[in-house]
Amino acid sequence: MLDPEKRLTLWRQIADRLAEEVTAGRFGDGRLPTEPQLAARFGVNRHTIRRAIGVLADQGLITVEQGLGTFVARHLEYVLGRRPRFDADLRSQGREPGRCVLSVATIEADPATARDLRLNRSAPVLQIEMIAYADGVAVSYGIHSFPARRFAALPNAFADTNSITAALVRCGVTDHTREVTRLLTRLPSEREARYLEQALSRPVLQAEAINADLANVRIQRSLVVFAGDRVQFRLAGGSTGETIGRPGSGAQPANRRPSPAIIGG
Amino acid sequence: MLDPEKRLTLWRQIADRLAEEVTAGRFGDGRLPTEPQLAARFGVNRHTIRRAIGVLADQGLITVEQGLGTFVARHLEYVLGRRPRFDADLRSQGREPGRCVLSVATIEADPATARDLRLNRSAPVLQIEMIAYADGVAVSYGIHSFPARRFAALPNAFADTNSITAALVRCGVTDHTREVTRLLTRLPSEREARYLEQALSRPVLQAEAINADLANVRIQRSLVVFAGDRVQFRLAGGSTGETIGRPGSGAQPANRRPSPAIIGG
DNA sequence: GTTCATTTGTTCGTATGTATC
DNA sequence: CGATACATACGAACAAATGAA
Repeated sequence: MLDPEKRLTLWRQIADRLAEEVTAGRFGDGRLPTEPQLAARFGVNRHTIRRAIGVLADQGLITVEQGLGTFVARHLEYVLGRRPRFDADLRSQGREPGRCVLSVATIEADPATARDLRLNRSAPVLQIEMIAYADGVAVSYGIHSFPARRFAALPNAFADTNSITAALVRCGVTDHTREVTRLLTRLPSEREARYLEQALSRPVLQAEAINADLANVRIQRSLVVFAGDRVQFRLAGGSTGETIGRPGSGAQPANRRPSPAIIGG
Repeated sequence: MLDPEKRLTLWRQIADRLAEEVTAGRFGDGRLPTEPQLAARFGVNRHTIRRAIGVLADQGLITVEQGLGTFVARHLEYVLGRRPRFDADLRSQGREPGRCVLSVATIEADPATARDLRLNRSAPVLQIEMIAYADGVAVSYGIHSFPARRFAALPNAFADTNSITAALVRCGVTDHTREVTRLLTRLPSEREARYLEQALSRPVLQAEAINADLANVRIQRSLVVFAGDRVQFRLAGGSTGETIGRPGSGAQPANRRPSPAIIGG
């Protein structure tokens, strides 16, 4: 099974082989064999398996959970195109989106929001704070800001539809596009980690996005942090929307987390 | 200086004020006053300052380093457009790009590379491993793979020009575009942390990119990890290449790191 | 290597205002 | 009205990290 001529180290060969199998969709339930099982299968010591597994875990292809097992990393993949369509992305991956609205309030614009939305300082801003879920697992926590004067009807529309996109449509914004997005990574604050149900030591992806209506007027500023262990982004370069990479197979370590109070879903 | 009518809490007012000053380019040397100094300036307790600073650090606007001080976060901003132009991005931000080539080798394709470049298994692949610097500070470590048969002349061209883009031009690829990119965050491996001269506990941004030539033939697969504390990405949405956000002022905690052996620069 | 000054990080304690029951 | 809980703000002291002498 392994190349005996040793042109490659054993752990490298095993890592390649496992990576192949993971991306090919073997381990359909999302669970890899235990380390002793793999050691037996490849006829090597468990240390060798651990080295191979370590490489793949580093690459983000699999995740290892002490006491539980090794699992195919099933990152949600958000496509960053011209339009923000997170719910559609989720559904296309067979996940059920949900959200939990933490607050809806009209406040004075903070300086950054005023600048990004091109408002006067202290102009009123409608602010929606919410957590997004996929299959009951938290994936993002974000604050979405809108010019309150223009979108006075948005709170009610949002309460009805429970969707920002749908609520915007009700307010006359039939379409909106991504104006600019900044992406960075950092460690979460205590509050963010709590909302995302993740460890403080695990990184988050922060996206700061500005959306505009068809007339190129800025209507939304979003500051969203995504759970780094559960989300990745894909940027389509050309016109082809080809899917590459992880097949998003079976089930994760299972839903150990108690489903929080999810409003929509 | 602060609003006495207390419509907002002190720490919120101070956070807003500091954010404004940071984005306005005050603190031109990139260093904020010490916490006691700020406490004296605003006439509040150091705790109140710390709370305000904590908010801004959470937002990624500033970075706090124990024993050193508080600094304006000066992320390198890479624009993710149709063409990968990292060096040009760097120069436009007044940074001097450099690189350190760790290895240039022709090897058998690993499964992921073969798939992404649409090669047969075990087809020869030219692999360049290198670290990129900006002003002598490591910002990324990456492995770049090319079909070896087509790009037999690339190693020499790369040795001459020390630039992948320039070397590709010499090989007849006058232009190339980003086909697809996947972005995710994770913690670095021990080796990556060493190359990037960063702590193991600080996250990295991983970009997996596939580039194609003008005939849409895939010619390059890159797996690059960026130092999360020093890099962020910007996605231009529309046609306007407007610059928003941090002004990228003065100097970071200073170049504490000894400049490693940098080849080009 | 040791010492020292500087700076942030942490943990006590205390007091006050505000919302809720 | 009181009782309780919570966020805000201040004061003091010590711990930990860093850089330089």
